[in-house]
Formats: sequence, structure tokens, C-alpha cells
Amino acid sequence: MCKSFTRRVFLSSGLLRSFNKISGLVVAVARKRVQDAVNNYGFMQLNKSFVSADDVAKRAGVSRSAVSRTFTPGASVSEETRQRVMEAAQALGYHVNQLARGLMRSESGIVCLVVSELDTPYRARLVRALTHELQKAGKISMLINTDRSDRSVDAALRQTLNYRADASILLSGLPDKAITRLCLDSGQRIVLINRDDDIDGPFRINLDDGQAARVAVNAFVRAGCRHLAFANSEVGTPSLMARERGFVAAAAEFGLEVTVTRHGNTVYDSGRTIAQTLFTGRKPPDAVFCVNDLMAFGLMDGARHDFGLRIPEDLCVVGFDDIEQSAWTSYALTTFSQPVDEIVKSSVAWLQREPDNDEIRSVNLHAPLIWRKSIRNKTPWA
Amino acid sequence: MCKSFTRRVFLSSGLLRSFNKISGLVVAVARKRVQDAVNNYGFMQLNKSFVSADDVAKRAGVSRSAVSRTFTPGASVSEETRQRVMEAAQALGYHVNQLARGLMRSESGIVCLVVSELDTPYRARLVRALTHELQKAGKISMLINTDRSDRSVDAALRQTLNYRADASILLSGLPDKAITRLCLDSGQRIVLINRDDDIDGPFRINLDDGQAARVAVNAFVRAGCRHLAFANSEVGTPSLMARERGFVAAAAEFGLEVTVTRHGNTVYDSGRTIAQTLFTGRKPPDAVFCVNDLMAFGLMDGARHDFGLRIPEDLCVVGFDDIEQSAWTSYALTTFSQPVDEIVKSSVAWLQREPDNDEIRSVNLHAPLIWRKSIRNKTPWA
DNA sequence: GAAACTTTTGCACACGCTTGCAAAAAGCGT
DNA sequence: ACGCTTTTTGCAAGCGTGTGCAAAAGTTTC
Repeated sequence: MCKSFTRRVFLSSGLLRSFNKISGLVVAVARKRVQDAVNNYGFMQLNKSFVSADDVAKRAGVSRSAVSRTFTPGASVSEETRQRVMEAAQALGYHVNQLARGLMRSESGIVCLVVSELDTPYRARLVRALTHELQKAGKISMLINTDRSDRSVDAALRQTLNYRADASILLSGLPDKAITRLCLDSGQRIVLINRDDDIDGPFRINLDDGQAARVAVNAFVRAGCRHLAFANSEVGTPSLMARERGFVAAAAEFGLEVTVTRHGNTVYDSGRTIAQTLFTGRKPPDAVFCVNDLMAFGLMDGARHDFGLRIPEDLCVVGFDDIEQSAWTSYALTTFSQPVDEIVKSSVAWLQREPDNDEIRSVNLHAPLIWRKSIRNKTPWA
Repeated sequence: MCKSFTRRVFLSSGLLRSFNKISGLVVAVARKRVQDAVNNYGFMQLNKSFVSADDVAKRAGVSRSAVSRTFTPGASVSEETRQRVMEAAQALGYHVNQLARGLMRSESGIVCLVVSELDTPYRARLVRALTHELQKAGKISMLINTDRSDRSVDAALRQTLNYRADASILLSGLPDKAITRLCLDSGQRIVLINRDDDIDGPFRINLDDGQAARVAVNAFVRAGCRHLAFANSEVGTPSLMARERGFVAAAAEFGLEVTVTRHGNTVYDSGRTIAQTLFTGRKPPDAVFCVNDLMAFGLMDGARHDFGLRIPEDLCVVGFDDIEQSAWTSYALTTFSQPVDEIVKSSVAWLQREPDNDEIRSVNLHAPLIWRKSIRNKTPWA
């Protein structure tokens, strides 16, 4: 884009035809000309071009290698030449071309984040934390949006290969086995967050969803609830299903049945709809575990406004994720906290390790229950 | 990372010392060997390397140019060779190296999104929409997090240059003039969203904040409110201040005074704090325009739970952004809608235009008022 | 001052791709 | 079969960088 302008001028100059055998020379001439233009006009209007290490070298009166070494930590350069190079670089506004560097080192410094529905509070928080941590580690993150379809996860991973990303972190969707294999074979590292794929190779981070569900049941029972319900979406992600199974199983140990409802996506409106279903049913629950906070909010709003229920007096609710809104007074939701910091830390730490054969394949993190006001009888032992 | 393995083997092979003058050949030999290993073992364990156009060319029995042209839309290749190339590429898992392509074309296809506090609902939505639209346009987005400090915006733009981004879109912070200039001179295009910088060169997208504030005053007056207040943060972003000025000015036209309060960041907690201040004051307002939705929620929760006020009976509230939560029943906030789609569309459209001299420099978009239930007397003419 | 080291520097090749140019191949009209 | 035009193809130069190697420069030691 930038260069195209310079080049267009050069091509239409008509010199090319006669000098094409020594086009290197012609280029040099053209460059010179642009430079003159700059000097004459005093501004860089025409020089729509990035400055290269060659330019810096010329100005500093050293070889291009010296420039390269100046910007390569740990390379051998004398203090004096480093100074001169830095000065010239500063003056010209030189920045190392990471594309070229990546080409040489075959390590681009790029990490791809594959995510859909980024505006979900939990995902947004995760992406924010990830980019932050990756930057601290000297990496840069590419964001690949897979909103369109499940198939687009594969396309995303292809894109990942196109840019020779050092690693990909998948927050949404499940990639095809074959394409995952391809990435791994190309030397790319893959992290799956809450995806729980059983393919060998990626690093997998999961939560102890089952354990959390157990804690939820305990809390409800402790609060004297007898009619348990579980509000899920129809998305069927492994972690969501693990929560459901865990909840039903733990309730069974108390001899309690659970009304399981699944509806739509894992969003506010679905919670709202489920409230309609549950509270017009013949056996309305007095406790609902919602598969995530957004659904919990919808359910709470439905219960309160459409059915006049008081929380926690008439109805206890527990959510999952501990997104920002859970702390808002209107909800004050008791919920399980996603250990975002730990997730991010362990992801990036794993990425920075030299790959070897007997490395850690997966990690299971604990999601602690954050007590607020949507359950009666705060029980400190939970 | 990937290649380093192959290379390490190669270097320690000892062949290099004797053949260094014709190292190209040696490399070929080493490559061959890895290939053999693959063939023998039947899996690609050792071949931790991306496959190049050369490999594809060899397999398809054509020249490297043919491969390149196959993957370059509009290039001249016969249907037959295209088939063979595609087949070989498929078999080997070839993907064009965008880094190398970007190097040649001097057009990386990368667009940088510079943003802080990504987990803010409004920003998250914008980033989601932007990545989506950019992908449709064949671009890929890099996410640069500027959470740390204002100074980090400059660092972000430097990073932008390192990766030879075709463009940067700034959603947060204000960059230094000099570094902005440098980006522009390097041929990069810059879009400022709601930043309102007066530097010439970037494309600026803004909302008619003043007009919106005027509409808010009208709505309040129409609802019979007499004691107006404005809840702002101390961040002082141009658009936030424009809303404040507009509101105060419009109120003055009705002969009404406005209690202006500024506190902390533009978040929920600040709204909560401001509620404390306003409703314990000697002249509590009956209408508050909050500079964004998050603050409005905090203010509403404070007003309701700490002061027992009913909305909209005792207090009218208007926000700005129309984030998802505004539609939640607990808030049902009347608010101005950020025209995210238009913002995104016009940004990307501008990026795709060939740069010329008399191009559009800025755009002002309208933020319509979305009526919900936090104001009395819905007035259709607003 | 020479010999033995150590540090710095420049050369040149490689990374994987695009693309102008000219030669080769394929069509086409007679 | 022959020229002529159009399409296809391979060659080779170049994009901006890193880096091994050997020569040059600098440092220490005797």
C-alpha cells in the first residue's frame, strides 16, 4: 500500500524499459530521486515508504549487519557503533520489520486468539488479560473472529498458518482434528481454554466444573432448598455439560431430583425464557443453578418481574463466571469465579517453555464460589 | 521456533564446515534427509516445519512461480497446472506465507486495533464488529492492549510499525502527534474513533454528542423534571466532555441549572459514588444524564437501594452507549445508541479506498435515543 | 614490538514469496 | 504448413532481515 505509490512512479518513468538488465541500479536512482524530493520540499509527502536497515546503515556509516545487530539483543556491537546506529534510526524513524525478521528466524512473535462472541463479558475479560500478558512476554496477538459458523474455526486456524503464528489460543469452538494436526505439525503450539478436546498435542486448560456443581448443590441444600433446577443452553460445550452432569449427580446423592432446562444460546434472553418455563410449571423450583451468569441475570429478572419472586427469600440462584455485572447491586449474584489470571498465566507460561517431549499436557483449575446475596444462609465452609 | 529444530540438526551435522561455500546445496541435502525420515516413519514428527512453495512446486512438477500464481487471484495460470498445484498443496498442507508475501507486496494485510479496557461492553462490541468486518474485507486484526498507561499508546503505534500494519484503528487514548506523523509518513492509515484529535491525516469518526445532549434535556423537560444533573467521570475524553458541555448549554436555554459531578473512571462504581453525592446533597436532582451506561447503572442501583428512589417515578435517568445490559429488565435504561455498525462500516470502507488527496477526513454519526423505561412520558417526537 | 587472544565488522547467503520479462506453448486464420 | 496473436511458464531479481564465517581491529601478555 505504502510502497505501491513509489513503485508506480518508478514503473511509469519509462526508464525501466531500456535499463531492465541492471534494474538494481535503476531502483537506486529512483530512490535517490525520491530522497531529493523529500529534501527539497522539506516534508515527507512523497516518501510513503518504510525506512529500512539499509537506510540507517548508510546514514550511520556502518554496514547493515551492524544495524541488525544493534536491534538484536545479545549480538556483538561496540558501544560506539550502537550509539551511531541508534541515532540514525531515531532520526529516520526506523523500526525493525518484524515480517522480515519473522521470515529469517521462523518465529513471528504472533499469537492468534480464536474467539467468537467477543462481546460476552467473560470472553472480553479473558481476551483483555491474554493480550496484556502476551505483550509482557514480547508477543503480539492476532484476533480471529469465528462468529459466522463452526466451520470458520478451521478457516481461522488456516489463517493462523498463513501468518506463521507461533501459537494459537482457542477460546471458542472446536477445530477439526485434521487441521489441528496440521498446525501442530507445522510447529505451532495450541492452547485450548475450556474446550476439553481429547486430541493429543494442544495444551488444555479446564475448570473443575464437576466439583463446582457439587459445591452449588451443597449450598442450596444448606439453604433449605428442595426443588432444584438447572438452567442450561443448547450449545452443549463440554464445560457446560460437565456442570450439568455434576449438578444432577450431586443432587442425586441428596436424593433430590433436578429439573434440567436447556434453551437457546448461553445468554440473558435464554435465562429469561427459562424463567417462564420453570415458574409456570407444576413444580416451580426454589433453587436454580445457571450455567453462566448471563443466564442467571435473565432468570432473576424473569423471576422477579414476571412472577414477583424475591431473591433469595423465595428463590436461590447461583451462576458461573463471576463477570463484572454479578457484583452489581441489582443482582448481587453468588457465583463461581473464573480464575482468569491463572488461566492466562499458565497459558503464557506454557507458550514460553521450550517444547520438549515430556511436557505438561493439561491443567485443571479451581473455580471458587464467590458469596453474594442470591443464596440464603451464607455457609462459610463451602 | 518450528524451523529452529531442523536447523539445529543441520548445524550440528558437521557437514557445514566443509561445504559452506555451497551451503545452498547442503541445505537441500538436509531437507531431503528430513523428508526421508518422514517417509520412513510415516508420520511428520520430525518435520516441524512449514511447507514452502518450493516443496509444492517440486511435487507438482512445476516452477515455484506457478505455485505463487495459483494462489494469486487474477494471475495467469492454466487450469491444468492450477489443478496440479492445488492438489500438491492440499497433500502437503501448504499455506501461503503472508509474512513473505507482505514483504514483497509491502502490504501486510494487518490492521492494528489499539484499545484499552477491552472488557468494557461497548469496546468489546466494537472490537467484535471490527474484526468481523475486517475479516470480510480480507484483513486480519492485531490487538494491541494499552491498559498500562497513556504512554503505551505510543508504544502500541511503534509495534504497529514493526509489523508493517496497513492501518491502525484507535479506540482508546490519544497518541503523540509525532508518532502519529511517523505512522502516516510510513504509509500507514489511521482511524480515530471518538478520539477527536485535530491532527490532519487520520480519518476521524465522531458522534454528534452535543445534539444528543440536547435531546436528553428535551426529554427530561418534557417529563417534568426541574433539577437536572450530569454524571461524568474524570477521564476527560473529548466525546465525554462534549456531552457535558452540550447538556449544560441545552439546559441553560430552558433556564435550568445543571449539577455537574465528575468522579473516577467511566464505570459502574463511579456512578454508584456519584449517587451518594447527589442524593445526600441539599438539592437532589430528579433527572440525571450519565455520560455512559455503566455509570447510569451504578447511579440507578445507588438511587434505588441506598435511597429508595423509584425510577422513573422519582428519578429519570438517561445513559449513553446502549450496551446490552441497558435492555435488561432491571435497568430498562433509556439511552443513546452507539451506531456501532455504521462506525465499523465507514471505518473499513475508508480503509479500502485508494488513498488520494481530496479524500474524506472525518465523519459525524448520529446517536439515536432508544426509549425504554427510565424516563416518564415517552415522547415520540424526540 | 611481536605473539596470542578477544571483540567487532562486513560479506554474502538464506528465509519464502511476487512479478517483469522473455521464451515457449498453444490457438487461429489462411 | 506457416505466420500471427494470445496465453502460459520459467528465470531471476528483489523485499528487509538474521547470522556463520573470516578478516580486521583492538587488547593483553611477555
